Amino acid sequence: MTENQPKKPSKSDRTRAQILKAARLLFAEHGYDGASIRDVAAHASIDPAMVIRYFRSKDELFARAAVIDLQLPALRVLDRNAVGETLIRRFLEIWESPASGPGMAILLRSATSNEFAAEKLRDVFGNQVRPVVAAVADPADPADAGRRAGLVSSQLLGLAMCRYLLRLPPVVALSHDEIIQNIGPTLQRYVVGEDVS
Amino acid sequence: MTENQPKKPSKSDRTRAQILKAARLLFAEHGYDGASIRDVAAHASIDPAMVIRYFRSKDELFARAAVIDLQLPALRVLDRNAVGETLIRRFLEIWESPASGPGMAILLRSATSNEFAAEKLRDVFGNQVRPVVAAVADPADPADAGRRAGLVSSQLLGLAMCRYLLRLPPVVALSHDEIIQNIGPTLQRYVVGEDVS
DNA sequence: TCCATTTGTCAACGATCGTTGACTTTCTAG
DNA sequence: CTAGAAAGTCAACGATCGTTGACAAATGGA
Repeated sequence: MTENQPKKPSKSDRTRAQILKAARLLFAEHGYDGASIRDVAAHASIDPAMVIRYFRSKDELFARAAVIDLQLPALRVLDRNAVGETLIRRFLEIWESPASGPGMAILLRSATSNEFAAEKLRDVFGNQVRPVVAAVADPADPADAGRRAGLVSSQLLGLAMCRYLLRLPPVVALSHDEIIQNIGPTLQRYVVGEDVS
Repeated sequence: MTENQPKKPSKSDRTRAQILKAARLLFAEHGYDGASIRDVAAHASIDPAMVIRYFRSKDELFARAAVIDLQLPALRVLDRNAVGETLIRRFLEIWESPASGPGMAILLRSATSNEFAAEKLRDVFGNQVRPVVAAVADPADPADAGRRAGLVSSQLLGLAMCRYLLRLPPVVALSHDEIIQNIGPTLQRYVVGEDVS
């Protein structure tokens, strides 16, 4: 087995990173179809052919750009009465902290017309959102956990759509506190509220 | 002034309607970019040139296909305690009754990558959702009505995204009753609940 | 220094798209 | 019946796109 390359900030790695950065920016802003490889190349000050060289195709470039780890906090059963607020606070970090990157915007922007993005988004739900919700929901009823996680996702994806993609004026105008105080209780009820059959 | 044409199901009107029907179907399923004029023409068993002849361009065809009237019930102050249920029931009709057509799907599918669709969706919010919510909210505070309508839209658009476009399995699996019993109270609180500054 | 590998440039390909104009067929009014 | 308008067909245009291959420049280890 060969070395993994512990040290190698070689020339190629830098341009590779430049391309990926430009791709993430443009995919997040214009979606899969709206961002052409030529646009990405121009933004990275490179030839379009290089984009294909480093990533084998536009699809693979998008797949690389769409990697995302929500890093949702592990909801402990202890703070059952604060899960709503905890979730909505993390949501705001993911979407508005520059450190988090535009990962979710990339997926959400393209999920309506690109099946790969849609599938990836369903994966994020199943592997990152659902387990976290399930940890505080009824452990004896896995279907219930899925339902609760689905409700949570419907509210959070809707808020993201209205605030960051559609830019609905009254939703953009909401302050962080207003969002927390309004959406938090909704999520709280979805996760731990006593609901229906 | 000439007659308006009270009777004229002429040949052209029929093909014109066929084209529009095919366009609405394909735009709703694949979005603005994903549905080509050639696809629409094939679905209408017609030549692509005819699509341009009847509608002047793809943009105008989309504009014609994206016309929508939500026909939201006028919320009277009387039934203040049922606005949530009323709204979510109408939501289900709009999205699942064949009579309503795929109007909202057309807009939502393209709104993330097509500025016209996004603007049109903001129009629907401002002219159809917001006034209805404002009718039962505090009439002395128009900004408050906008905020409440925005919250309502975030939940409803998110539900539509998850259930009809993204097709998130647990959200697709929800029965009408489950949706009404879970989303209804959320909308109720957004519209008439005592909230924050 | 020399040479092989890497990195980058350039022009072009085939495909798809919206759109156009010339042409033919079909329908209908006088 | 016939002329003219309406409806429909066909081939092609220019543009954009993802992708490719041939070629030039730069780099770095021997």
